[in-house]
Amino acid sequence: MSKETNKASEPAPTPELDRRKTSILGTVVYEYIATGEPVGSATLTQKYNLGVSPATVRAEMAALEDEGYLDQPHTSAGRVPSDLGYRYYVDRLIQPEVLGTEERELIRTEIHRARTQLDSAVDHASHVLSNLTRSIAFAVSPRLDSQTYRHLQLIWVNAHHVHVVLVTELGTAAQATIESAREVDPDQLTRACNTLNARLAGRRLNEINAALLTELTRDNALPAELLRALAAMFATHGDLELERRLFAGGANNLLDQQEFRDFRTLRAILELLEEQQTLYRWLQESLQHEGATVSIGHELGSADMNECSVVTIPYKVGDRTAGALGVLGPRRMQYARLLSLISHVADSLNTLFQNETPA
Amino acid sequence: MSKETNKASEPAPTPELDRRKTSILGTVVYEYIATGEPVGSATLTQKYNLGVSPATVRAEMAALEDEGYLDQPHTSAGRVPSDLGYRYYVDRLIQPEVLGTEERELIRTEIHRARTQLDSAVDHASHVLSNLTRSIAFAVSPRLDSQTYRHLQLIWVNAHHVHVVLVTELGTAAQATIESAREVDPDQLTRACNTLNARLAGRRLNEINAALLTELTRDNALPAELLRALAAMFATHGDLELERRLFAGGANNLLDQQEFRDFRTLRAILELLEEQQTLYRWLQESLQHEGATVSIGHELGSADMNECSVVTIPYKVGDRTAGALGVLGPRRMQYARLLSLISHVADSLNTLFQNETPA
DNA sequence: TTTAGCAGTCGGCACAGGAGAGTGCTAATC
DNA sequence: GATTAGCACTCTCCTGTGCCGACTGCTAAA
Repeated sequence: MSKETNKASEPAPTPELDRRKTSILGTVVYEYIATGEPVGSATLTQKYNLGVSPATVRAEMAALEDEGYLDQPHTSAGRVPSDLGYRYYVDRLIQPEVLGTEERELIRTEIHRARTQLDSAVDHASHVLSNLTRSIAFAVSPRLDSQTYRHLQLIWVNAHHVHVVLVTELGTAAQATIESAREVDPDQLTRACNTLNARLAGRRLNEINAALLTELTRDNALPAELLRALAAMFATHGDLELERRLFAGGANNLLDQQEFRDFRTLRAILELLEEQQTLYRWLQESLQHEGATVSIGHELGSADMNECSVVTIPYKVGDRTAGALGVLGPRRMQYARLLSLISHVADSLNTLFQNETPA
Repeated sequence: MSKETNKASEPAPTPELDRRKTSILGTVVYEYIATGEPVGSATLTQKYNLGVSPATVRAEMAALEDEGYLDQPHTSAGRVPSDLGYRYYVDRLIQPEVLGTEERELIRTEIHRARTQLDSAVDHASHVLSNLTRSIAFAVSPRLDSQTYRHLQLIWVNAHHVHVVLVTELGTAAQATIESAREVDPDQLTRACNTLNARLAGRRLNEINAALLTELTRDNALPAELLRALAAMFATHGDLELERRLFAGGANNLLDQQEFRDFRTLRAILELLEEQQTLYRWLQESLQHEGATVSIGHELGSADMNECSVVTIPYKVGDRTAGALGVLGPRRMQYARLLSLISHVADSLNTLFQNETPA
């Protein structure tokens, strides 16, 4: 299972708390996640065998509040975890939840279903994730550069537009329509396409650049513009990959969560889903880390998102990181379960995309 | 401009009201759409020059309520239009709103932008519609059958999967991955594909059926299954066209409307968007009518949708109805403006898809 | 037929008071 | 010195009351 990365406070890891504080903090977080109600000292001692009296718990909770791990909605209410409290819980206290076999099976079959298109496997992954977590799930389609070229089809649409379909060893990987200011000759296009297929089969896509394409198609010169676009498709340069598809779904689950009964939050999330930019950025950031990344409340960087948390995880095609998926839910989410689920979904994708001939 | 069709009460058109009742009903609807507040007799006589006193207006409103055109939220409140009231307004009283030139221009340019893919034009249409109406817009991609074959590309993915890209005179029209239980030979596929392109160019897609495909590819026999799937792609049979893409967006506009501050309604709509089935059915029904179709409140057939209205309109490719688009908003929507907008968007699509060589 | 006037109805809001939950503090206890 | 019982205190939430304002329906006069 993947390790979760501390994202917001990279240089200053949370200091360690003594055993009893740890135990109380953990119990408060656990209980609050389960019930959604502020947790009082009495409840805590009754439901969990802590071996101390409510008065002691009160003192410790007051201390934990001073140190910033707990919040108090108002004077006469119980305690609620703060962002820091959740952070400590996620970084140190969480223990991976074991998934039921039926869940594991569901994930596997669902993801393996439509496997001739890489896109569609990721789409399915996002769907199954949103259903299992009853939250919003999102994912970005895989980058191509480390995959192996199998077949390219250049289809002449009209003098200024060429449709491209790329098939890699893993299946149909990308399609796009490229516009060219210079006119494209259909016959030259066909011949160039044949040459490319003859010469490029088996190559890694990231070895293929505009210069190579130009050289191979010298006899049937195509517009440089077209070749550049083609090369760009193969070797995704940095962050400019706006063409990659983003899947998001599960907005109907929003209203199950009491924290989303607030219209400000609700609107913020719906706008997020509509514009997609931010989701995309979160996934992009996730690519930097090995395992799952958890971002809690204010760490998301928007006041309207203070009641939310996001969990993201990268997935691989072959041996290389190719994309990522994520879940957006209430800050009061079941982190243990969610981390297990998302890790398993990512693992399933990895397995599917691992060997070069899945079908 | 298109005529709106009475959808729910086809056989029994609303009876005509006398001049004064008509005027009062119209004013109530107009005022309520503008303000969102129940309309009282005093407000009405003050803001609109009706030539009668509040008392008379009260009597008429009471009558209109008896006849079912108005509702009263509670005894001491003003009146609100009922579904029947809106229906009368839409069918008889509405006068088309003239769009500003900047709006017309926006629609035109936005739709003409990505025009090498039919899908993408419809997608853009849906987007521009949701932005201009600040509501949810949705649309289904065009059916193909009346278009002209230009080019077909069959791409061998693996022994059991073939990727198909179809280009018609209007541009890239469809792509799909077809699964075949019987093995497909790559060389035969290529030769069959060449034959088809040589023989089918210029034909109407609906003239092409499985029998014709089988005959043309007799020399390079392909699995019957594959040919059937191919034929199905061309000649969309009735309602079985689950492969056609549906676009929907604008959920973030939901919260602008006070009627969507209700969680029941909100959830119902979010679920609608997620499952897509119902949206699809509405569009399907819209194809039966010439112009715009307006469905008001209970006419949508779901209790959770009582506060909503839907406007749909078909669009054409060539001279034949090929798809439809729609807007989902509050029952208290600006029907006049909305009908103008959606009609203009549909007209723009029609123009774009009219001639056989747009690019 | 229309209108002015008036009594009646109802929702919404502000306000007060009581119940309940949970705290912090202090003094006694281990 | 750490822990605990007891208690006064604080604050939210709920409920009930009373008032204000908006609009109606009815009746009698124009």
